[in-house]
Amino acid sequence: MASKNRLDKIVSLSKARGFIFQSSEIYGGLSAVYDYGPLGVELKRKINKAWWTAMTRKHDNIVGLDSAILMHPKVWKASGHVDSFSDPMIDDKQSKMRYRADILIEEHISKLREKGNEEHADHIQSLLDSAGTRSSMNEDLYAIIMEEQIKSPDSGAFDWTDVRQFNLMFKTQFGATASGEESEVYIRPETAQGIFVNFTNALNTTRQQVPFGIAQIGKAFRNEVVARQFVFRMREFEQMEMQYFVKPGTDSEQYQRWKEERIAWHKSLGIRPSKLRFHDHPEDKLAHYAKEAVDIQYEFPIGWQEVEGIHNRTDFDLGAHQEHSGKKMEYFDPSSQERYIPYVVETSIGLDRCLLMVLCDAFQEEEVPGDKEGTTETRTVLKLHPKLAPVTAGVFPLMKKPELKELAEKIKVDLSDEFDVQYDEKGSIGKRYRRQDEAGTPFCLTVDFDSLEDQKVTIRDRDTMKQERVEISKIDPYLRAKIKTWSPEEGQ
RNA sequence: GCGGGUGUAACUCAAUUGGUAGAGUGUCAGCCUUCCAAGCUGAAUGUUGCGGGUUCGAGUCCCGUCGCCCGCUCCA
Repeated sequence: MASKNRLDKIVSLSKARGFIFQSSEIYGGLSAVYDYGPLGVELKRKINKAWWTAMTRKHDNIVGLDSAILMHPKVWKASGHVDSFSDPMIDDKQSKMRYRADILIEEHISKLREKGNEEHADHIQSLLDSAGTRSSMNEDLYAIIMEEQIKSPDSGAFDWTDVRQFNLMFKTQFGATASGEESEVYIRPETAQGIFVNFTNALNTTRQQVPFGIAQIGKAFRNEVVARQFVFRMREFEQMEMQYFVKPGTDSEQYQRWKEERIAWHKSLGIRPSKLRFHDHPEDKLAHYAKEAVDIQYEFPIGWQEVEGIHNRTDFDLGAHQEHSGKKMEYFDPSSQERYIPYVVETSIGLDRCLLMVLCDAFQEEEVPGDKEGTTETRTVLKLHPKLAPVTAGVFPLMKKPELKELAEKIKVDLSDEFDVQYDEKGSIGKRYRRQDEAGTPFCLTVDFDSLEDQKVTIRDRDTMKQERVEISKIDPYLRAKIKTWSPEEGQ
């Protein structure tokens, strides 16, 4: 209960301070779509940049890409999305429970086999297999359930709705005058395919040799049946993906290496290590393309949830595109004189989820000494890593006096080349500190009357609330050093 | 999509058995103030999610719709 409350508080703070708003709020909102406000966009950009830097700038063999959201419909046929990115569902009208129609039938078949009705089981299996073509699949599956009188596992009732298809890909019309199925295109449900279809382009233009990677950040869209829990599961979201092309046989080793490298990146964002863990996918739950898969999970207020997925995709994707497009997706290895389709190790992280993780990890309510002797009050503070904080430093005149304002504004302007700095003179000094605490601003610089004489300012630390006098000319290196050496407090 | 709950100011919440919407916080202006949400004065903000209906009268009752929460389901 306390943890649910905690997410609610984070949602409220996000709205009140301008991190995240619901989309189209004035019209009642659009389900599972969110907008980033003035602080949110800065935080998102900094996370985005941290990932891009870690991936491309720090790896000579990883190159960037920005592929289009709209792609040829055959891409999604080849990738398997058209066939398996949708599920036939059926509801038990009595218990209101929902089941996947194909799985109900499969369970029915295995029961038949247990009872020794092999022949009948084979027959149903072949019906199930041939139910394939998507247009009539729902009717076919429904017919099997009716024919076999398959009952609901929970209620035992035989009272079903129709079988309905829940396709998770958005569609749109391509071309102004176009109509009909021929002109339909999908809005990408993942960014990975944009990388695969550009594999040979990247290879031919960058002089890269296997192993090498292609990194991309971009929007993806999924028409989720249920999309809830704030920005954790959205219909429009942003992915940061890197596909690493390796020689077959080295894939497992590379997969292990990327596991370690990726979790280290999460820690570099200042996420407390105790809140991060790996979660391996059991073999029988693997996606159709994957040989090995692991999630990096974070302990959100709603429990342990996936933030990033690392997959050994084998040659499934390049192989499928080679088959469907008729274009060679092979790599010629100059040292071994071999020709092969590379295996792919994928790292795929949700930017929005990552941002939510950063917010959740930073959010704290502290009891601090209150106004009167012996009392306490609650301080809400986002202990964000300084390199991610939307505002790096606040600059305040201690009071609204012209000479203090002048110096404070000058310091603000000077620092703005290097840092995100915000000037504030409204309200008492304590109130300004607390405002910045809620925005996650790690440093507040205050100009007082002594500053005019000694050319020093007071720098107040967000986390410890301690103050230090620093020469104005040394603020820049002071902030740099602090940003570099910051680490989160465990506990809590 | 189904079932249950819910929707009042930017935020957190009030508003008797249906009787003309308020408080705190926040925001803004001014005064005061030499370092952690201080004080004083003043100000702005709502077609009570939206649309219908019942009624002399609806934030309160009914229907629809949208959003949110919980459960089911799903999660490449």
